[in-house]
Amino acid sequence: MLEKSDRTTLKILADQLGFSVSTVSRVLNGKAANYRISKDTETTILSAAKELNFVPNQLARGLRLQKTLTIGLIIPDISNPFFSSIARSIEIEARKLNYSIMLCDSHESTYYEIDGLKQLLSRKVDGLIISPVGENDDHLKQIPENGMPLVVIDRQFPKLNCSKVISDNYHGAIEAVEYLIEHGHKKIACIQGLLKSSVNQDRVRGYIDAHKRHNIPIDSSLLVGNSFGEQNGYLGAKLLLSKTTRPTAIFALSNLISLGAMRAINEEGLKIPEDVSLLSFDENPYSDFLATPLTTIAQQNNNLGKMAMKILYEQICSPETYKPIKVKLPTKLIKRKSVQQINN
Amino acid sequence: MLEKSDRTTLKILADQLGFSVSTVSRVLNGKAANYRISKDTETTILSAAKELNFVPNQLARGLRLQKTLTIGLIIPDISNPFFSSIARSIEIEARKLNYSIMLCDSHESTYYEIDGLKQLLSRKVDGLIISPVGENDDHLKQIPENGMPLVVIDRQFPKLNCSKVISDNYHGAIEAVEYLIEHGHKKIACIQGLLKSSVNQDRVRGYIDAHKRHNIPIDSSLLVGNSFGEQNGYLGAKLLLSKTTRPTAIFALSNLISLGAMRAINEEGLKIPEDVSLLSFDENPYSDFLATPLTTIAQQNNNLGKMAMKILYEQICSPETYKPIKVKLPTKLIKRKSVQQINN
DNA sequence: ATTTTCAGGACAAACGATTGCGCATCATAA
DNA sequence: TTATGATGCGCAATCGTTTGTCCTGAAAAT
Repeated sequence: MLEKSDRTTLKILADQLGFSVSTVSRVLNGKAANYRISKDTETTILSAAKELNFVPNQLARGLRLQKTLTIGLIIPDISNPFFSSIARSIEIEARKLNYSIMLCDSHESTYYEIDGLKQLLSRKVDGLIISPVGENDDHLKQIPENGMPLVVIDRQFPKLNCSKVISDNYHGAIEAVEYLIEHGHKKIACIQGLLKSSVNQDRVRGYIDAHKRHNIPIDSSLLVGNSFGEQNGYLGAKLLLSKTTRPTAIFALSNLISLGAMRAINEEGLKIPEDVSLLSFDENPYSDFLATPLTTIAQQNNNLGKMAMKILYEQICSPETYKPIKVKLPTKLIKRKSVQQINN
Repeated sequence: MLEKSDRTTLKILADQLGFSVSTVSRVLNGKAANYRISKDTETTILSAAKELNFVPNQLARGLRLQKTLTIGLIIPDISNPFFSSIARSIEIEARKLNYSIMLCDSHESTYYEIDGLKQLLSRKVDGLIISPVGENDDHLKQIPENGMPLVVIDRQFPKLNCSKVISDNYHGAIEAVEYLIEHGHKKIACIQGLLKSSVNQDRVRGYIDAHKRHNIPIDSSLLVGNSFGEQNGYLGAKLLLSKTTRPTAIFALSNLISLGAMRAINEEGLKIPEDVSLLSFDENPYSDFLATPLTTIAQQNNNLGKMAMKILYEQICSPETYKPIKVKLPTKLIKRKSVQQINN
């Protein structure tokens, strides 16, 4: 009689069947034919493995094979819908490819990012998908240098030698601001996110270039903020709304920023879009249902995750021949009610 | 000269220093004193390890120590803000305790839940936090039976022999429905979630008991729906609103359900709360900013995650003496504008 | 001058899997 | 009868750590 247990190992299985560990291993890995193992033996082992609910120890397997079928994911804030939707699409794609995910939340802090990175490396993940905090990439450079497959998403560093999957933030911002300009706005404020991040820089560049294209002077006092969080949106909007001549429109560079801005606008007793127009980066499930349905620049969240995982997988499969690629996904302006046409 | 590499192992370190692997290992684990290793040797090894950027291989370590400092997390939908905020608080707490997290998204499907479970077990996680899909717990029973620490959150099974951290869904629902009743509502509809889940059953029980308490007959045609997703909210609301005598209030049993319901209400050209009141389980960052600020039953998401992780840790630390506990966190009614007082 | 004692560290097994070789056994051919 | 080749499977090393036990030389005790 076979003894059932959670801790069934190859050895236990082999002992109970009277075969050697190697034979059992070979059968279980579908290599019976290669090693001339008889059909009889094969079926015996296979059925016993099923009956005993044998599950190979992936630690041992990983140690021996030097691969873990695990990838590491580092993102700045899993509770942010933008990142959690990306995480989800990565998870789905990873599972299809038989990979599991180790998750680290960097809390928008490079310190935690570094710490998480260390954890993941010590656990010998086969590859990494990172949405970097974005201040600094010194700690990231060693990753490709050591041959560890890496795909960076959302935020990038120009000099980092790895694949990148990002949104076309520059053109997204251009489209957003031009839309505002077309609606007669000239005093367009921008509440920006983390200054050093590429996302922010690209969006701000779009903001500025759109002004230039239309020969609208830029009032640098209308460019405020320094973080993608809600607090910053709130503070930024407060600041903007307290100016003697208020901006007619606010361009919020993230979903959390616009949430904070809405709180401030509310508090000031102002109405969107009558008193101030609002246009925000990032589409949300609730954008349609807000007090004023929000006009947004939507990113392809699902595709961001899916492509990142696919690209990472390519690299894992053929590390030598692999060349880093960069994919830039277009954004889409979703028009709703938060931008008003104004007179000149 | 010491050679630097990403793949520094104990052996490499030992060879370069002229010590044995065991000595190096002991020093690095702070056991120098126990084995009478000289201060000199200790500092030499320590500084070399730092210089070579030695990071122990956690696979090997896990194999030897039979513990991985990793916990598995299975949740139904990481892109749902409710779960992603829980995931975040778990991550934070886990990191404090020096644990990493393997994430599985079950996509609200028991099939994927089982698959994820298998992956996590094969990777030898030290413990599991699961928010079960909730249809069935056959696959979960084996976990505590095999001595694997397990904490279940949000959704529970009465007969499952493990710790549980849940919200007080019953009283939450009671409070919600009584609030509606106090506002004069008698025709209160309820769009429910996954029928078999404990969360749903507790909330529905609260819904029913609140009616009984106030001697209000229950119209079973007002109890619709069968999933926590948005589609179900939309469909449920459509159905309810098409009735010849519409309900005056809708109690949505999840954030996604209320989102769907709002879409339906919108589509029907109705206003909240003038035409129909809406009260929803789950607080959201955007609840305040909706067309009609939403009255909600807030759960303690952060505490759910934090406590789950703490309890799991307790069990991991002392598996023998450990007794499963159940914590039930109170909910809180957050009053906004989506419930209207009506005349009788 | 022996025997103890202790500092300082090395050896080797073990964790659970994979895999290059090698070793029987048996039938067939020379 | 003896090579010759299939056939069918086991041995043992290996991945990188940890840890119980053992070894060596020198100082201290007798």
